[in-house]
Amino acid sequence: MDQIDRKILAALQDNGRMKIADLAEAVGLSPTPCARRVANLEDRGVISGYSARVNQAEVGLPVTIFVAVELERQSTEALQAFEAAVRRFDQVMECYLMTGSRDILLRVVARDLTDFDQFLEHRLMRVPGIRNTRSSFTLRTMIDRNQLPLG
Amino acid sequence: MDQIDRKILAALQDNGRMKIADLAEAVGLSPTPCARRVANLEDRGVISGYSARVNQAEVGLPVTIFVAVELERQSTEALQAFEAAVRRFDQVMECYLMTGSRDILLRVVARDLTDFDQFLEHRLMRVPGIRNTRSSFTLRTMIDRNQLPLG
DNA sequence: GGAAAATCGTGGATCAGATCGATCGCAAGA
DNA sequence: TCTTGCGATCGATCTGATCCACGATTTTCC
Repeated sequence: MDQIDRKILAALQDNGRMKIADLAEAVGLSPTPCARRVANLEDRGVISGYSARVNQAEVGLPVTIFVAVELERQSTEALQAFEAAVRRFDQVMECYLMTGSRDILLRVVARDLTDFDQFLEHRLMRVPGIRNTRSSFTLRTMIDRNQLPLG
Repeated sequence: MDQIDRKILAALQDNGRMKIADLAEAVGLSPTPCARRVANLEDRGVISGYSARVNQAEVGLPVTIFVAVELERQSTEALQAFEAAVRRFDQVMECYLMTGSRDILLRVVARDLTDFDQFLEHRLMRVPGIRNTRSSFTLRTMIDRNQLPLG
């Protein structure tokens, strides 16, 4: 994992469909070793895949809500059960286990507030073992970077 | 934006490098109109680009922290100034303007807690106009989906 | 109901890019 | 000095993208 690998990752985060020839030129290699490095990064799992970046608003999901969930119990089993339940909710884009009171933080997307309310009432709140939840609504996404800092 | 477009988006979110022929088969079209639809989605900005998914831990950034920032003033100018400042910090992956007390929420990545402390002290806290900050540390990423729900 | 527009399917041709193997050069380390 | 690893270059081959033309089907709208 040297400087050239980092350049490759930066370039492919920006444009995951870049041609090998262009990528090679961008990082200062010839195409053959450049392709070898990309294949290596994929095999080692540094690159776990490629995705189209889809505009949330354009597909009718303009609303983002963060939900902090506190569980009644913090055992491994309770966490696993909660994770399995939440994994079935496709509105939940991210789920983090937090330090401190062992909260859980969810990032949820929705069509509108009514849609989110449906999610909360009929899906999330029906998961057993939740002590309480606190929802924080976003007004606007100011920054959404897709480039990890690789300096 | 019909059901086929949604299938295309779902498939390309999962694998942004899928061949047109395979994509066409997956969504039940022949390659020619399938390519046409993809080009349309790109032109309309529904697909804003393609990215390699890079494993955060594998590039030495295993730590994710959410930072809630409260500004002293909530004017448009103050927000713009804050946004411009934060945009220069490449550790900040996401930045949301929140409802309520007009907080701001940041998702920050770091090599370790020392690295995060450096960021906090030497970068974020030097931005003028911050009343206070509250950092929440993640222990583990339970779910990180890259598929918007398109049903 | 009917005409117009949009969309799809197929086939063929062309072109760009990926891939692979072989060979060579260079530099670091044993 | 010899080995090893990495990159550069070249040529051959294969795959996939793109574009065209044509006919058929579906949808939309009057």
